[in-house]
Amino acid sequence: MLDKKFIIANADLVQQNCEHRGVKSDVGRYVSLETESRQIQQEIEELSRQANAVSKSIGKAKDDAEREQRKEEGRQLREQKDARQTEFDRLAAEAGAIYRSMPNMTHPEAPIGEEAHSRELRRGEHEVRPLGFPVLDHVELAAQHDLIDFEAGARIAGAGFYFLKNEAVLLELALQQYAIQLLVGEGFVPTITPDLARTEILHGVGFIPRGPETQIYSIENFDLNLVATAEITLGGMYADQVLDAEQLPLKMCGISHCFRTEAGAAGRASRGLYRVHQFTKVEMFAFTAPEQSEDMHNYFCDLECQIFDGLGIPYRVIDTATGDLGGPAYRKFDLEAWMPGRGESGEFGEVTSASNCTDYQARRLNIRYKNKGEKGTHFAHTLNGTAVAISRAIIAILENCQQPDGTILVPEVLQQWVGKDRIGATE
RNA sequence: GGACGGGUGGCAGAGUGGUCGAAUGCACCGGUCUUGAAAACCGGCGUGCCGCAAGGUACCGGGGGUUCGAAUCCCUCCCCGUCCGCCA
Repeated sequence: MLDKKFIIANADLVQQNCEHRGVKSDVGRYVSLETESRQIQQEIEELSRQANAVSKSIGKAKDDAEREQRKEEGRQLREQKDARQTEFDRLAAEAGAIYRSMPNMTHPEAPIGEEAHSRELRRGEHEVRPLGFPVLDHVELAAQHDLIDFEAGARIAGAGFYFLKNEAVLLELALQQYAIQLLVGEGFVPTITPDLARTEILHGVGFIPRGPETQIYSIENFDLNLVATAEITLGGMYADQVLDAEQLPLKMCGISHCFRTEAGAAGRASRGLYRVHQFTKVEMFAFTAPEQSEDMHNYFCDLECQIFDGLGIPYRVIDTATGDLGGPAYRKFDLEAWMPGRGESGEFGEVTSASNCTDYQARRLNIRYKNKGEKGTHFAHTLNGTAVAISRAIIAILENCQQPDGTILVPEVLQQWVGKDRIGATE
């Protein structure tokens, strides 16, 4: 949510921002509805004031006749108030719909335009270079080494589900360890979060369950949804809380399973593990004061780079264009890892995403902070970033670390947890 | 899943139809005292919205209802505690 005062004072800016982001929002209509409803709000408050005064006087009335007369007076005032309230509710509902459709404002340096305008910021420390032998993709590699059973997954739960097997399991656990150890060392509070969350929390974070084209699985007969990311649970963790300014910035990380329907994604490049209905992810999340969020955003991006540099995987960092930003994001950096088996002769594929949501999520979730000895509260800023999305990291590892003899080298940083340095070596 | 008891300000905890946005204690902020600190004492101290301000209005887990008037009564949902049942 944007600040209502800000919208009214900067309607043109907000309208322009909506256009840059490809969101149809009638900001002018919103401003006039808001102005009108505030007028009515004033009337309602005045009627309430009068009615309250009448009610108070009844307790002190000297006889029954006066009491009855006062009661009637009170009834009439409340009726008038209810009528104005109905009108107010009508305007507020229309204003609210427009209000909720408005995306966050955008960082001035974010590239403007559709997805194609997204800008490459930099590359990782490992260069993309030809492997120099016929390359297999992760599906073929997994089949060769019996690492993933897509058929069994489909039998159990449908297309898009899979069993990880053998070293793929060890890789998943190793990636979790690797990421969590690194983040704990950086002062993040580690968590394992619920995999389900209430609808209210999803809304606060910016997800819309149970709608058409929703990405969210919902549980029948319960107000519960399978989370699409631990961003939902970590953001919800401090919903309705007032934090002390000294606690900020507060850095959390969480392991969760992620469930996505991938509605509307049929036909897009999504072979194998790339676009699946369930995967595990280690997510970073931070609550900061406003002046800290930009640094935190860069820090998240640096950590993501550190993680993929450590794995020895080439990648590029993308500054996402306005047209491709989700509603809550003020700016978003994605890491795209090189996947040699993707497409004709290798392609970059998104593996992480770090967003600065400024106070947009915090307004919805009602997460505030308070300066010691100061009156009032302020909305915190929230940020989220992928540490490791396991399924896509596995794609990148299998495809980048494959060897001419068909074996796969385990990245050195993971070897202590995988327990071997190579997959497929004949012992 | 069943029975009972609860959900009130940052925390603890009173309040069962009007004078209650709400006692009291702790915490916190300011002051007096002190060489300094502690203690003691005095004063202040919830959040949102409207307003330059005075002030007004809304909020006692969420939603709905009764009433001139609800923290207080009724319905409903959620959550917490205790005991029982079931269970990895």
